[in-house]
Amino acid sequence: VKGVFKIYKKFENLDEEKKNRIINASLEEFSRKGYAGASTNEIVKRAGISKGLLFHYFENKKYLFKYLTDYCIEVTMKDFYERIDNDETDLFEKIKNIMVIKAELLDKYPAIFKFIEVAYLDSSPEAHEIMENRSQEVLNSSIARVFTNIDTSRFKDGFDLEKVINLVLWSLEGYATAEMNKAKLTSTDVDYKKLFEGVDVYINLLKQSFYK
Amino acid sequence: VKGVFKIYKKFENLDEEKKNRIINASLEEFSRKGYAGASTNEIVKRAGISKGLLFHYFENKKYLFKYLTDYCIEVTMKDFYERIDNDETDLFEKIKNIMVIKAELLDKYPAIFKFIEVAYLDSSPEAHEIMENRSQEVLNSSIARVFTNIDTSRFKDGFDLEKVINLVLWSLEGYATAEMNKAKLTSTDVDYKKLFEGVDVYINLLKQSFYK
Amino acid sequence: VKGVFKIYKKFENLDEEKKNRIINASLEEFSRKGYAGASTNEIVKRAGISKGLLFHYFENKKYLFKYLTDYCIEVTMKDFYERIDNDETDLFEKIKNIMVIKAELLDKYPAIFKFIEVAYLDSSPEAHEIMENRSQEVLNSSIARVFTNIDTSRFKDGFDLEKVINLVLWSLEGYATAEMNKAKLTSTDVDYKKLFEGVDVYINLLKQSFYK
Amino acid sequence: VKGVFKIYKKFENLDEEKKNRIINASLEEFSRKGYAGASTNEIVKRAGISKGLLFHYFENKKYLFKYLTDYCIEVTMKDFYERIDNDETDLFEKIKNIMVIKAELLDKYPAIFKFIEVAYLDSSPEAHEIMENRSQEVLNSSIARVFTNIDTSRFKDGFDLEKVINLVLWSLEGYATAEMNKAKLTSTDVDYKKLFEGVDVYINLLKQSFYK
DNA sequence: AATGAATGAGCTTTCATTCAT
DNA sequence: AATGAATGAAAGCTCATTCAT
Repeated sequence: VKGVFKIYKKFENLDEEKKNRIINASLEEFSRKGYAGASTNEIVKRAGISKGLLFHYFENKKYLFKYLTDYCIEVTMKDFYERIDNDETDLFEKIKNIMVIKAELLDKYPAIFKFIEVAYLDSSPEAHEIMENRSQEVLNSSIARVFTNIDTSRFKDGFDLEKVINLVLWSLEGYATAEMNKAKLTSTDVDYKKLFEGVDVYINLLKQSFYK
Repeated sequence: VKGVFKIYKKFENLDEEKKNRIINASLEEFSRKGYAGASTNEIVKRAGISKGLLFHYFENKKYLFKYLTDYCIEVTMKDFYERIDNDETDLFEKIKNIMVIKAELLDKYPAIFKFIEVAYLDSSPEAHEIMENRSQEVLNSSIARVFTNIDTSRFKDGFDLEKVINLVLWSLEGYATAEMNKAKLTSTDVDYKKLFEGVDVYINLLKQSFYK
Repeated sequence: VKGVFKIYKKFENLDEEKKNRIINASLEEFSRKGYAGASTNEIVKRAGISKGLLFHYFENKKYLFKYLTDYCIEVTMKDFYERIDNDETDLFEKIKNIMVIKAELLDKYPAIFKFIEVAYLDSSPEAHEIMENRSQEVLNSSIARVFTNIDTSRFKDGFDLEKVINLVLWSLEGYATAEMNKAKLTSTDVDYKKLFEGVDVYINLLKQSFYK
Repeated sequence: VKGVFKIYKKFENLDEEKKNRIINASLEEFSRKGYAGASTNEIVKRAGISKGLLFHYFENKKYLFKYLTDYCIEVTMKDFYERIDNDETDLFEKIKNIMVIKAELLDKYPAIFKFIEVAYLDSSPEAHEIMENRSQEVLNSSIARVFTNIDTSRFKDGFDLEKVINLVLWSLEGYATAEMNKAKLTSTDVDYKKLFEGVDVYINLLKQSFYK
């Protein structure tokens, strides 16, 4: 319990079980209906608490949303950085490492990931205001921290390395997104094994082009 | 005015000026607040029409949203296909052609593009139901229609061409998105000239790798 | 076309087919939803005419309701008096005669009867205002006209004849209502044959008591 | 407060004064305008409560109507059965007893009786659905419970007693209804003394016919 | 005569939030 | 801390009626 959460002291002091009931009920409702569509009535019903209590803890809907945002980023980021292999120097292995971690987190915290996605894309002014800086800040810091340590000697000479790395990143992100969309469309769960097999084909293509 | 719009006969027969007032007011309100947050009250106020009239035309909020979706896709698609250069056989030129068109359309119809984005990402059940099939249908048909005609003889032999094209597409999309985000963050208008200059660097990189 | 209908000149001059379409649509809607619940929108839709036209003919909802009331009473009353056997002098035969006619009319004009019932029982102020005097006026005149001519010599002496006739009337009305309710409850159509067979038992009981 | 009312717990726990204000305001509005015509706006205004509160208690208009129906039947039935003389074995005295009680109840709860009548006769689908079974169920149980205990030895032999009782019931009901209508027409309050004097004439007529 | 677009008051209902207990 | 009754603004939508054509 630190930093960002000071305003929510009352809530943070609750026993874990109740906290989780409230968090999960809120995540689900916001995820399903977006910021404006979400009903605090539904949340308290699902969480099994009284109307007044929710506002006792969070003051209003917007702050509840803000709390959830902070909470979700905190949880996922912490887990993410703990798992990342800082000694990996091969660009492609690093990216694969990240993809695997992302997939595992998505499996471990599906509700949280869904909420982050919804919150990030929500177009209500309140959600916008809250997400504005957070997302970019997080993204930037992470990319920077992650892509230090890359062994540049493996690349063919004469390339602008930053640009090559960008290309590789965009390509593999494109691959992941395309596969995710395919899964969404057929409403099947994402098959991570296949996902990683598929990515190797593209990685080989890219290696052929950019590695010595 | 055809096909999809038959259900909205009453509205389609209006004079352009009034139609546009209503469409613009609606697009803006939905874009700013999302489906659930948007207020039909606000829309009629901004459009300068009576409350009853909006429902006379569209029956309910959901159908209004559906109309706007259809309208926006219709307008942009039509314009898009009229501008596309069907004789272009070079993959990179084709993609650049598409990027230019997209940029021009974005400039010409900012409200429409904003709405499409918001509609596509909205998490309210009603918006989801409406967008479900539309988006994918559009996407698929367009990609198929656009990437016929590519001269494959220019590529180095031994590559799986479909995969190479995917890589190129994902890369350049990644570039465009990154630049857009940068612009959004600094709240400056997108400078298309710089955008296209920038892309050439990446195109050259890719050509070096995949062209003979 | 006479008397009561002068105000509705415009409507009365219509061709029968269209008039009937409008009347039937209106009767059905009012019957199903009552005065307040009935929707002029539904009526014009069902009648296949424009919104404006209905108000062109009837000025407003209340006057339409009034027209229908007048129309229904006119139609049924006329038919009723044409069929009644003025030469019948036996009280019980007369009442049976009336019951038969009522049953036939109910069969011939089910929509009209339903409307009269609904209109009579409706509790909205507008319906009340319209029905107030009409119903009682009709009832009184009819009873008076119908029960002239009765051969009083058949009754046992010493009875107050008016009171005996009342008793007989109330009894048989009670029987009819009870049977109707039974039919309504089991949702079967009224079986008139059985109805008239059943009434004879009661008539015999009453004859035993009051006839010489 | 039992059985039927469990769904309306929130409302039932109110202090009597407020409960009555809401019940009376509702009864009056529904009685005057019928189900469809009644305005929840009007009700809350008259009851002196906020708009939201009514729906907090009753969820929607239909359930409010249902509550009132249950409430009215409960109140009148309870009072009715408490007053009825179960030791009376003479048919005519029993009927007179019932008429007296009905008249007293009508005097004691005029609004409730008016509402029951209006609810029973209302032609809106919602009211129908609610009243459908209730009314018959009540009616049946009451008649059965009331007409046990009748001393049948007083009747002339050779009569079908069930039918005779029906005749008597229908007759006296007819009398009561006729007198009520007269009162309604002249808009005077019902004069119960006169009502009961009048009925004796008819009772004597019937006794002469059916008693030994 | 006939249309149906247009109105705006009114409808029932839901909402986030407050507050006495 | 915890409740849930209470609020009233705002929501989406329907209504009878008017009026230019």
